[in-house]
Amino acid sequence: MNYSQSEENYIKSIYHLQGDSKNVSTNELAEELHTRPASVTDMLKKLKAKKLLHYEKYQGFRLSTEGKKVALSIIRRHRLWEYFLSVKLQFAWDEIHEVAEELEHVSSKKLIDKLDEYLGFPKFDPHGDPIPDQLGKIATTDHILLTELTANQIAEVSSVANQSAAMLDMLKHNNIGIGTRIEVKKKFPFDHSLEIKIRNLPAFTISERLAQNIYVKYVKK
Amino acid sequence: MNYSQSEENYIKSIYHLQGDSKNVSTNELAEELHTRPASVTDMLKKLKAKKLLHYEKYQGFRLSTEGKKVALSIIRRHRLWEYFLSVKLQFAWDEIHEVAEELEHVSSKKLIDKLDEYLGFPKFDPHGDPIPDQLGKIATTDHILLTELTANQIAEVSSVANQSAAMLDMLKHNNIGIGTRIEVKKKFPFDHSLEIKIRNLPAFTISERLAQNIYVKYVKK
DNA sequence: AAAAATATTTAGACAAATCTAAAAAATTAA
DNA sequence: TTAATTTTTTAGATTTGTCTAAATATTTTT
Ligand SMILES: [Mn+2]
Ligand SMILES: [Mn+2]
Ligand SMILES: [Mn+2]
Ligand SMILES: [Mn+2]
Repeated sequence: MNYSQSEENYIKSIYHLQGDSKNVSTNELAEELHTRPASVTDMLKKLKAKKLLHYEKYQGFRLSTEGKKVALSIIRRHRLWEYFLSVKLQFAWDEIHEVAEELEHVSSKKLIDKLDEYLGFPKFDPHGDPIPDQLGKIATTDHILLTELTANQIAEVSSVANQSAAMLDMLKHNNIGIGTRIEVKKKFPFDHSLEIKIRNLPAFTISERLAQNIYVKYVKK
Repeated sequence: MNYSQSEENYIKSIYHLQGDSKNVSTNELAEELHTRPASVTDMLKKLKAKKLLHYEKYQGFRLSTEGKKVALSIIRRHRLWEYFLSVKLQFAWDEIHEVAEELEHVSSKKLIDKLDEYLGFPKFDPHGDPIPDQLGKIATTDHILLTELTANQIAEVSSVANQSAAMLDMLKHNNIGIGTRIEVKKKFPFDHSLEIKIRNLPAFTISERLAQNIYVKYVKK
């Protein structure tokens, strides 16, 4: 089966919103896609007719098994292209998402499988998110949120939860990227901000909000 | 300016059909795009409104200077992707066109210029067609049709005029590719077919029709 | 120079994807 | 448990790109 660009964007967004299979609401999805609830309802009917969605009106919705499969293949394309843009074409971290948003809709399966091979079957994209393989399998990670660390622990950034331009800009400004080693020096109970240290740079403070969007893995001191 | 996928396909087809600026007809373009004359008329009005086209009804049409610029940028994308698919992803000659037909509509200028650089600024695509540079300049070649050779002349295949699957399949079957050296052994006046010889293979005959679709360059004997 | 044939355009319809405004259902508050 | 609020759906338009059938213009033939 082949889906329109619009259908694909809906499927992908529902996948991200439903997480571990919670029901998604109409308003939530409308906001995510910068569209109107009425437009969402229209598309839900269409996706239900195509059996990609479990949906009864006023009851919320979530992807069917088939819908999840489709979502994973779109995400596979998106992340492989992001890897290509970053590693082969030397795009900056915060420029790749937008271009991948277009490339992900080119549907040739052979293209994607050949690209995967050419890139050496990468397991994670440049933001640290796992890349599904041909079968939709994704590598699992044992990452935790930066906010879960306690003072004096050291960890390595493994991915970011939020890939908005604002977020990526802020990370760049703070010299934080995938693989960066962070040591938590102090946690401030007042506003839950953290003082952290990176390499030989002077220690500095980041907000709870930012730390909540950074996943890390423990490393030995 | 940004154009829809459909608009881009029309612009590109008009560019190919008008060649050195002859007027294109509605039926001709409808056939090329596998659509109906009425649909063509509708799109012509739209492209004229956008000043991409010189068009007066019933009089035929051709691209404006701006239209040609747009056409060249689409062709640039198409051919760069074909080169990428062939050289980097090892796609076969006759599989690349279809995929490039989708990739060409991804419009990021930065993507294309970076891809161009990554590929080493190639001048010709895998079919031998010139790739326009950032400014729309295309390398000129001194190729002639295979049918223009006389008996005993030797030439090297530089491009093919027709890239249909049927054509590419036939070329492959006859061991003809870009760069292949061909010696014309005999020309038959009866049906204008040619007997040709390639490397150490036994000489064989090809139709006028096929020879009319192969461009060659002279080489010294 | 008519008549016939061909090419092109117009008229009207349709599917996909979106929107605004209004109605209906579900949830929350009084 | 009504009433108010919020969420979701329906109704009706709009835009883009396409189509068929019919009308009109142009070209070719007689
Ligand atoms: Mn992304
Ligand atoms: Mn997308
Ligand atoms: Mn091509
Ligand atoms: Mn195309």
